[in-house]
Order: sequence, then structure tokens, then C-alpha cells
Amino acid sequence: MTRIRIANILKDGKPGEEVLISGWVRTRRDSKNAFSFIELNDGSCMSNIQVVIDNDAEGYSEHIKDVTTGASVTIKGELKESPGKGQRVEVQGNSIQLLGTADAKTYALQKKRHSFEFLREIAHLRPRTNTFGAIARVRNTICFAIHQFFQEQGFISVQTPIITTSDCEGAGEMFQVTTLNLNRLAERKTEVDYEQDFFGKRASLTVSGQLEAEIFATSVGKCYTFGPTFRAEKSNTTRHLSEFWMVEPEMPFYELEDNMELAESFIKSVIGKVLEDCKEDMEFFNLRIDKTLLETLQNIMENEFKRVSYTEAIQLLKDCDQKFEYPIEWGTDLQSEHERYLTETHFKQPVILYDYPRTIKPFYMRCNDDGKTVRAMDVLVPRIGEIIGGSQREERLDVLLDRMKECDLDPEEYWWYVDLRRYGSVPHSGFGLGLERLVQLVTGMTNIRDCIPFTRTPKNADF
RNA sequence: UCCUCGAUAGCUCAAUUGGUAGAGCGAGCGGCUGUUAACCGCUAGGUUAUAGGUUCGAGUCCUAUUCGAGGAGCCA
Repeated sequence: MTRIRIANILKDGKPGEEVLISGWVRTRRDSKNAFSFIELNDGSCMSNIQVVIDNDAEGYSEHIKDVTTGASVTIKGELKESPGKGQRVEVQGNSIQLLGTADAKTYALQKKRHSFEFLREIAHLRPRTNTFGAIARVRNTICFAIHQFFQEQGFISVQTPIITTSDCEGAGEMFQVTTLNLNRLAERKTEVDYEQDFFGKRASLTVSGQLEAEIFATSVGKCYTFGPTFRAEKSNTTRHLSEFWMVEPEMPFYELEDNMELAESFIKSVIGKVLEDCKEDMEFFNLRIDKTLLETLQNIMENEFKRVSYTEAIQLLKDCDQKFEYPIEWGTDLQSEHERYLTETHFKQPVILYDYPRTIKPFYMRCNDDGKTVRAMDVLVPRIGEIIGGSQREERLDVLLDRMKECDLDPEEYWWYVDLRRYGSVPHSGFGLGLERLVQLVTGMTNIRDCIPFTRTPKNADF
């Protein structure tokens, strides 16, 4: 007899069927001297299945005392129409096998509400809760939808390196990778000779796969990377992680407008897939986490993202009645409060800002003819802020070299990147999307630390 | 890294001007019940984050440290 996932039983199990199920006990309610109710969950879906088991069932008398919250059991029985409220079918158990006990005195996850802060400290158990089980399932659907979106359009999945020696982009602090003996170096107090290090030069964990993705975009065509990314910034916010996952499509022959179009349809496609495939989990989030979640996502799905140039946005912020803590000036980056005003108060939907001052953007973004701005675009969403950052890339060799000089970068260090402009250069564009920020947007979770299975932030790398 | 707030029972929190440490949930035991956020009764559970200081007396005041939350910066 084969084991059946609880999700399958609840979906289309029919009364009369023999079933074998295994999972973790959420709660048990005893009916004195006659039978017990067991709420069993196997993580396949949000709902538990209710098992009714009589005291003469095999294994009952010896094990039922230990069938406590958190214990793991296997149950054989027959599906029945449930006379009670709350479930279509239930299992009438014939036998119960206790796989593992969970001492109620010490098991942290008792049947009560726990704060997310507490659950973060027991990350090895938190996927057993309703919320974190739902996050895991939704995150999975998001990841699948991401691949599906690109694969269906002929994008090639490219694995870019995690260890890199290009100290590049200035995209933030990097984690150094070394096999040098740090204790010994600390004693010597001399200059570090990186030629002695594993790679013969200073190496770090990647902050972006973009530059490498451009190599494949200009050879095999539209491509995307989807992998872990590392930032050693000491950020302590609800939307930053030290280790996170990023999706970075890169497309040849795409100009900024094509890039924006792709970004918009990408986000809508992924959200649509989740709304379709994770109905139960999404209803849970809407009920328990954010009462406006489904409405917000529906709104995102149904409306065009507003496209506003940086210059227009500055003007709009200057003209509005809202008082800001930080003044707005053309040439400075927007503050969180400004982004929030645009997405939450003014437009009340996602906004794509484009054509930023070149002084606040990296060297690889394509310069506009006005001499002041570059073809950058940020997709801002309510509550979270920037979820996508991208640009059309500078494909003109001379302009790129000038820009590198302006940014105080040595073209020698980026020789292969520059080469792409020297031989068969083409216009191309791409963007980066933070997976966890998308999970945050889709689930309504307020803290990004709860949107990744194993959270890495400054001072936190347990589990 | 900066600003603000916080750390008290397994969890979530309360404790007046500095004066004997409390509740709900959870847990254990008992009762009741086709129950389902079950219900009713009883019981246990604490070096008040850590280190120092002020005081007759500190959960409460002061200093430092650690950790957490919210906001800012950086960004995805």
C-alpha cells in the first residue's frame, strides 16, 4: 500500500478508499474512553487531515499517550465523509504507528501562536508551522514560475560563478574568500601576499552575475541567471539579507523600453502563477498576515505599471503637498519615503522609474544623449520599494571607457567585459530581481528574514 | 554603521513615586465532550539578558556589553 500525500486526499480522496498517511501531529483531542481525533500535517498543504481513531485500533492503547503535538506517525485507515464541520473527508484509522515522539515539556512548537522573532531562533522547526510551511510552498511555486516564464520564451539558463576575482561594480561590500591562515597572518603584521592565496589573487563571493551574463547574452542570446548572491553590507532592515537569491535576465538587442516591458510581464506572470497554484496558502496569508494582500496583488495584475522618468518623479515630489524628512533635489537618489509616496500614496501601484542621473548609477549603464542621465530603470512596488533594478547596457566602446575613467575604474581589470564592446557589440539590456523581495511582496510577510529558509544577516548565520 | 525602543515563567506580555514577581497561552493531572482556536477545575514552572555601580532595599535608577525590533543609509 503506497503512502498518499495529504494534499491529494483533501483534494480528491473519495469515501471508502483505503489510505496510508504519514506526518506530524498538530494536535490531538481525546474523547473519553472511546476514540481520539488527530490533526495530521505532512507539509504537502496548509490543511491538516483529521484522523478519527478508536481505542481498539492497532497500536492505539500503547502509543496514544505519546501522540502529542510534534510527534510523527503513520496511520492506515479508510476515508469517510466527515459528519463534523470543517472538513469534507476524514480518515477512520485502523492502525497507528508511532515513528518519533516529541516531548511536550521541551518541544518548542506547542499548539499556540509564536512570534516570528522566536521562530527565527528555531529555524530548524519553523517550517512545521502554518506560516512557514506556506512560505516554503509559495517560494517553490515562485521559483518554478520564474524558470517557466523564461524557458517558455527561449531564454537560456546560465550558471554564473559564485566565487569571483573581479572586484567589481562597487555593488557593495563583498565577502572575501581565502584559504590563507588568518591567525598566522594576524601575528605577522605584514602586507598580505595574495599570490599565496588559493586563486593567486584576491577573491570574493559574487554580488551579481550580470557581467558574466552579458557574455552569454552576446553569444547564445537571451539568458538568465538564478542563484545566490552575497552582500557584506551591515544592513539591518526588513528588506536586506547578506545572502539572497537573485534572478538576472540579460537580453541582446533589447533597449530600455523592451527591458521595462519584460520586467513588468515577468512580475505579473509569476504573481499570476502563484494566485493560480497556491490558492489555499494565499488565502491564509490574506487572512492572517495582510488583509489587503489579494486585493493588492490583483491590482498589480490588472494595471499597467506607471512609467515615470526620474526627472518627472523629482518634479512630482517637489510639487506634492507631502512633507518629507529629506528634501528632494535633482541629482540625488530617492529616499525610502519618496519611493513610498510614489507607490503607496500617489500612484498606488508599481512604478517604473527610468533615466536616472548618471552620477548615482554604475559605469555599465548606457548614457543618454542629454549628457546627464543613463538608461537605468528601477521597478518600485508598494511596501517593499525597489524589487527590480536594471538598465540598458553601454555598448559603445569609447563611451564605456570614458565612463570607467569617470568612475575611477581600471579597464584592464575588466578587459573581457570591454572586449564584448570591441568585437560584435550589440545593444542589450537586463535587470536583477531579488527573489526574497518578491516572496515578501507575494506573501505579505513584513520581514525579509522570514522569506528565506536559512537567514543570513550580520551576526546571524546559524543553522 | 547611525537613531529610537526593548530583553521578566516554555511562549506573549503585566508589575504604580525604587518596597514580598503576576496573567493569558502552552505543559502535567483530573473532569466533560463527534471534537476541530474545544470546554471546566487543579498543579508545577523565575539567579527579571550579561557584568559592574548607586541605595537600608533595584525588574524598576546609572554605566558597559550582548542580542532583538522599528526607522535611516546601502541596495535586490
